[in-house]
Amino acid sequence: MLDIQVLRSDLDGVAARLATRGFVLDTVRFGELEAARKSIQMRTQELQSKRNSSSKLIGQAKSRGEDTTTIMAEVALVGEELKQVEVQLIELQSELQAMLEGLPNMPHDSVPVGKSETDNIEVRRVGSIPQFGFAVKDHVELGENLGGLDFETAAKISGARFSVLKGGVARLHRALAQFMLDTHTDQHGYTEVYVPYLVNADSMRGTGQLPKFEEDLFRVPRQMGEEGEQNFYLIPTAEVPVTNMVRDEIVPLEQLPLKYVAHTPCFRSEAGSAGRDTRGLIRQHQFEKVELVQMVQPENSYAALELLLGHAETILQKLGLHYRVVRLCTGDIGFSSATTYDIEVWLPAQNTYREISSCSNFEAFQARRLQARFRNAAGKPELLHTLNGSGLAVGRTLVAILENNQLSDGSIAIPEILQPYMGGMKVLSAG
RNA sequence: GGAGAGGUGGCAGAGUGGUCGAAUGUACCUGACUCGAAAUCAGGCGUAGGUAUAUGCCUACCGUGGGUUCGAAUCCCACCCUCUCCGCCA
Repeated sequence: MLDIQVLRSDLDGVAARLATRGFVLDTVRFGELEAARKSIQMRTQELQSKRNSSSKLIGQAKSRGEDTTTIMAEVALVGEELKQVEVQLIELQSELQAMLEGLPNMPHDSVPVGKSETDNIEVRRVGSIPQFGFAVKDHVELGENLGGLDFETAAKISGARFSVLKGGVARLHRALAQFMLDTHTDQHGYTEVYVPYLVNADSMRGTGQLPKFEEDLFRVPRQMGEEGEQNFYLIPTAEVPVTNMVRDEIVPLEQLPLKYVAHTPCFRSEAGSAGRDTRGLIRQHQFEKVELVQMVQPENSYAALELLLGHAETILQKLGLHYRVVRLCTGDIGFSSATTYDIEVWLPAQNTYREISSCSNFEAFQARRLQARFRNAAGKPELLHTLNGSGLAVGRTLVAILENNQLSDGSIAIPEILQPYMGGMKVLSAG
């Protein structure tokens, strides 16, 4: 959520910034709502003030045993108008709030201006494209030949976009997650957290998935009380529960930065992506991810983003995978993000780079919704900056290992760093 | 699932219809005393919003939502959460 104070003081400036990401801010509508809000709010507070002082007088008069009929008649009139005006104020404020919640974050000045992913800027390539002396197979063929990947059974159990992993492939998947967690906790200073996979609507609102992107989520209806219904939502990323840990908190300065890592399943409805990436593990309703989340002081957030990006890159480097880092342009960054780097891993069977991590600085956008603050050096509460990044998407890392480490006979060379997690296994082969 | 207790400021903890944004203690900040510290004394110390010459004035907030009332932390209703005991359970 953007700061309404900034909209009030520099509406055109905000509109111009949002325009770079293809968002049209209705400045006229906002101006009207604000003007109405201002006059109604002032009137409301004036009436409340009158009611409060009159009620006080009634109390005093009654305690002296005096007659209060005149003043009570007066305050009754105030009460009537107040009731009407309060209703109007609530309507106006919820309309303003809805408008505000619908506004995406403002891109940082450094973000390249562009319309779509074709305008993204490649920052660097690390490693080199592996060469094969044979025709490469894709991860589906490799996994199935190894007896470790079964989409048909998954379709029977659940449906499309699910998978069953077996044997060595399942273990490799687990090994990857363990390796990532260990690296981030032991070498990068993150605290491991285990968090709920079902969260409430407030949490989804806090990180920006609601109200705009409900169709991307799996909703779990839940009966509350007599007829009340309240939803749980399956998390689409650990960002949601982990970032919400600081919701409505004021963190002492000396505890910053907060650095958390969580390994969770992620659930996405993939509404609107029908027909895309239907083959293989690339786009699933359920997948595993190791997520890095940081809460930092505003002045440190861009330095923290570079570090966090480096933490994610470390995983790829240790696994010996070739990748590139891409700076997303204004037209391609996510709703809540001020700046995003994507890390794309090389997939030889597709002869292209595919996203395996996305690292973003949200500045105070999430923190404002969350009321996530810290006590600054002056002792005053101030909004935190929140950041997160995949470190990494486990399923896609598995895909990358299978494809990049395949041998001519269809077996898979296990990266040295993973071998301890695989009971010393060096090559994964069928049977 | 059954029975009970409770949710108030950073923490503890009063407050059951009127001057209560809230006693008191504690923590913290400032000052006095002191060579310095401790102790003691005095003062200060919540969050958000509105207005704007304002160190000013006003509004809201006592788990959440609704209701009663001129007036609600206090009364009524619903819900959420926490704790204790019993039962069941991975």
